[in-house]
Amino acid sequence: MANDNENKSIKMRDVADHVGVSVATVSRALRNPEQVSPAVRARIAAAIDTLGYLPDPAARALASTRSDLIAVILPSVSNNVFADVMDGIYAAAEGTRYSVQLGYSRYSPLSEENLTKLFLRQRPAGIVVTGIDQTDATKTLLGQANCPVVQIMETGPEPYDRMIGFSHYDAARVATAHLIAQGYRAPGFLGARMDPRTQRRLHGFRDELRAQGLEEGRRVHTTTRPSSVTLGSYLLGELLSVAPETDAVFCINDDLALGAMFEAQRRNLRVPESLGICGFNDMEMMGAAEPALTSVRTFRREMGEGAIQMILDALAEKAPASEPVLDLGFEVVARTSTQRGG
Amino acid sequence: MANDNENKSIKMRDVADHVGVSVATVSRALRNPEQVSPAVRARIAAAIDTLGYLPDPAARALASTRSDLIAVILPSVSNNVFADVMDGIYAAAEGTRYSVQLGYSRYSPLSEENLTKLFLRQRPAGIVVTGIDQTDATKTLLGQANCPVVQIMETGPEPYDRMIGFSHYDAARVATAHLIAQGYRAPGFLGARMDPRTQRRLHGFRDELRAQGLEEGRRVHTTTRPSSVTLGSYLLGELLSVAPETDAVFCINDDLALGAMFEAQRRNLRVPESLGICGFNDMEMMGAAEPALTSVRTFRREMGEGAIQMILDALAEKAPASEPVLDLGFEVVARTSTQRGG
DNA sequence: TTGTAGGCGTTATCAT
DNA sequence: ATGATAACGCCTACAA
Repeated sequence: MANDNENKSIKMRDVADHVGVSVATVSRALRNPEQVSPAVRARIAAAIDTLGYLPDPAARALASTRSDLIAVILPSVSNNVFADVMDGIYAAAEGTRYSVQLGYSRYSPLSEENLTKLFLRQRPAGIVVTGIDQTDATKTLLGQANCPVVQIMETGPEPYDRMIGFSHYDAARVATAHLIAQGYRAPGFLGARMDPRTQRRLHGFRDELRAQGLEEGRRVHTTTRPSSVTLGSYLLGELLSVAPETDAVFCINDDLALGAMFEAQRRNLRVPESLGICGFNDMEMMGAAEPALTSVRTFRREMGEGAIQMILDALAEKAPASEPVLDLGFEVVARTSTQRGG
Repeated sequence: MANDNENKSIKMRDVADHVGVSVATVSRALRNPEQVSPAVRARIAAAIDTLGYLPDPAARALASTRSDLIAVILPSVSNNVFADVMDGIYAAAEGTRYSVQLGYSRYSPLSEENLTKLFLRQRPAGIVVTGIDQTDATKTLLGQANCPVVQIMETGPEPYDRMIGFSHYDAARVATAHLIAQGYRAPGFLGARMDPRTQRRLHGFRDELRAQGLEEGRRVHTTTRPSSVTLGSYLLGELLSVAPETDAVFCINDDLALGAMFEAQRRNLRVPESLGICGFNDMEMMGAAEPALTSVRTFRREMGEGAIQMILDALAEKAPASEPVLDLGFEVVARTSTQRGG
């Protein structure tokens, strides 16, 4: 039973005295248990428990030139996509000696650079960054970081170290191909924020249209404003007024798709007959909507978990872990909203 | 211009040498600038800039027995309610010398207790916890923490220190009153997770019904499962099969409300005529839905920002800040989904 | 296997 | 206003 008493913070010294060994031994018992005899180890464990000793992370970090922090840099707090990633990250870090230090770049590469400097200064056990569009300075910093570095959310040719994600370009192409396969001949594109990953989806959309011999016309509508359901409704309205021939929309994310669907209902546009709708990410609501909405499923939680696991493996010097780049892929989940029937 | 060179981490010693002063002076220039002559201060600032010096947080924390971390403990990663709170928290911490250390309790008081111990061990500059339902051990720890403590999301009688939130009980009563005022006579209740805050909403619902002389019958449907849109659809189905007289639902959150709405559409139940729907939190999608959904607006971002501001104020020893408990209130946003017309 | 002792980069106390 | 110089709590060679 742990003893939750004594606020006068207990230090390693106290544990050592209590057991009758030196602090060095206690330290070893904690860091390299195999170097200390089972008997002593047990007594130390007991003492730690009864005294309620908790190591001081600052002292540990200072002395070992290595903290137990895993730094994570994400673009956004409020975007539910990253909420899921974080969910995976925290789940994977739970129970390990490492804790997560989160930073938000607000989609700004410069802000990301500052966070990187700040975090690297703490000599983290590992670092997780989003995507591949860092500034040159950040690239340099991460390139020579002396801890595992994992990039998430994307795949690409030159990882700093390791990478886990999927191809946004491919995902968009396949989604677009799905729309076309369903018989839609004038699909439009709704985009918000237009960060690099979103841009790559747009490229995928365009390339697929072209590859299938279709024109995009004036059916690509984007804005740099952050996405929202309301914005989805608005963008669909814009799109339809400029390109009334539009018979389907590929939306950059599920919020826009939901907004587009609501707007279609308001205009008495039948989904999927008159308008096909495809979202991106496949958040939980997509399958629950009426009509159920098609989306591209991405493995957000898995990316978070996988990133931490990669770092843990690297720290444990497990086998060079096969490929440095892990592609988790994606999956078009076809639902009613694009079921036009060829 | 900052100079992004030299990875060989630069320390205070280096900038001291560069300027020709002692490290003590550099330290002062950083912590108590007013104790250093303007001339020297300027030269130090310049040196810091050209050398690209960044202080080591571990060393600083160890020496000062005080870290620049603000610990934040929230129940959930993926719940968008807390995403908004975090948004406010990070926004308010941005630009200060403090950084945020986040922990997730997964709605477990025990987990919250462990996190509290862990975080307190780092001698944080401040700590933010969610709600008022801590374990006794946690209460003790927070009660004697020697840093500002702010509780968010609720109001209550005995804050450890400071508190910013609103009354979930009152919010539920007012929302229920709104349904009744709209002419609904058999409102039901849909709840998920049923954490303490949710329970208080249920109490509010019940008390208001009783106060208005209405019976709740068998119209309260709850589950401890985490909420989702799908679950909202499911719960409405359950509710209607057990209590077909139900003419409105007060949902514990917006996801459930959205799910209920989709389910109503599937059953060709007209909203708001045959079924009134009211959510909770007023997430962005509520106003964008078709029909637009009534909800209880809560000030999530503001709670996050406010909590950090309270801590900053306390650290700056600003005036005792009026009341220790700040009630941000709530607001029933009446939309189409409850517009039955009295 | 265990103990000794120096050092990690800052802060803070005391002088000067 | 500035400079020495002990802490701060732990880790890690090096010794024993």
